[in-house]
Amino acid sequence: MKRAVDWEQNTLISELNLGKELAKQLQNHLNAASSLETREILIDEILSCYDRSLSMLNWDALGDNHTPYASSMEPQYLDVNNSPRSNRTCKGGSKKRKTQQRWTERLKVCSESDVEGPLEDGHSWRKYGQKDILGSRYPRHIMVSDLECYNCRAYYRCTHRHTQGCLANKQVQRSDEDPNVFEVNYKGRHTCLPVFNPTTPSPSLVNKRPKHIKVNRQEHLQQSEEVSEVKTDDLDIRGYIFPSFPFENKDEDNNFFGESLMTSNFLGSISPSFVSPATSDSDYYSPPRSHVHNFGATRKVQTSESDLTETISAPTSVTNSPIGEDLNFSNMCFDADLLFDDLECFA
DNA sequence: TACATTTGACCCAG
DNA sequence: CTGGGTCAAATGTA
Repeated sequence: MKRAVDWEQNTLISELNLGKELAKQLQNHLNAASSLETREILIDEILSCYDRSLSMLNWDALGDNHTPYASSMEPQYLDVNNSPRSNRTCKGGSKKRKTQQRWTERLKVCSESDVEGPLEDGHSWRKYGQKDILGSRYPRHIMVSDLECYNCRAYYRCTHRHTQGCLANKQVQRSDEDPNVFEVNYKGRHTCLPVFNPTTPSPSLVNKRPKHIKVNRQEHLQQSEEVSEVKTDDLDIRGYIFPSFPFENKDEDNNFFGESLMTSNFLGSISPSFVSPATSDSDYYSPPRSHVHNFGATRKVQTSESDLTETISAPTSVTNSPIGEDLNFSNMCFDADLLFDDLECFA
């Protein structure tokens, strides 16, 4: 526990340091012939830093002994003297589950072939479990169309859970009302950095547009057990995390989301703070570990509906901003037009 | 060999 | 007691 507290303290310090660093940058840009946009971006970032820091403090003020990320940061079941199972109660148990940010996406699959491939969302997921859904209208091993579509719930967690402490989880299951609809339940935002480079996307992601899939996005954010639905229709898609199908057939040629979408999603998933102001060879700046975690922490301390809304739209506001050359974002090959082409199918 | 997936078992909340 | 969520050993894959 102490480790978690120390870690949180370090996180807070790092966040404040980041804000300080950004303020310095802003100071430099006040004198230089930099664009107004650049300054605005820096200001936004600074404000975000303070918001995140305050959020962390607020979390503490709530009196929850468990930081939202503490459980994952402690390598699971650290105490080798105790039974791992018996150790579980005091860790990521239900308390944390209740406080973790959750939202649901519904993906409509139009044809049988639609499910023949993973919907990449820019993050790598690792499946860690699968359960049959009891009382389901489409139980396991029942044929739906020509596909064997079990109605089971698949559990995924971020591949970088252990390496980067990323707490993102998702569950995917076929909708009971419509077998062509997949419900993807997300828990927690990604705090990890995707490993691929958007300018040279992974081969599996190239030229793979969502040609025949229609995605109905009905997102529901949940905090605790409250059903605090938030209208997110107007939100920029860049803040979302696209789900991937768990249901078999990992044919790489059937990747529905195109490069631009991946790029956009990636941009929405990381803090711009992570992008070096002086990138040259690489488009990305590998942040200190603390920065990675900092960012993640901010996504899990929302306490109100408005906060949740902000959580989703926050990356939007950042990535929507015209990126000044001073920050060297221009080589990130972000094509807004392409993006919205891709998004037409979500309408 | 490293990493991902499968799957039965386990734990906990309701 | 039951179902949901997770673990972890076994297995598969590149």
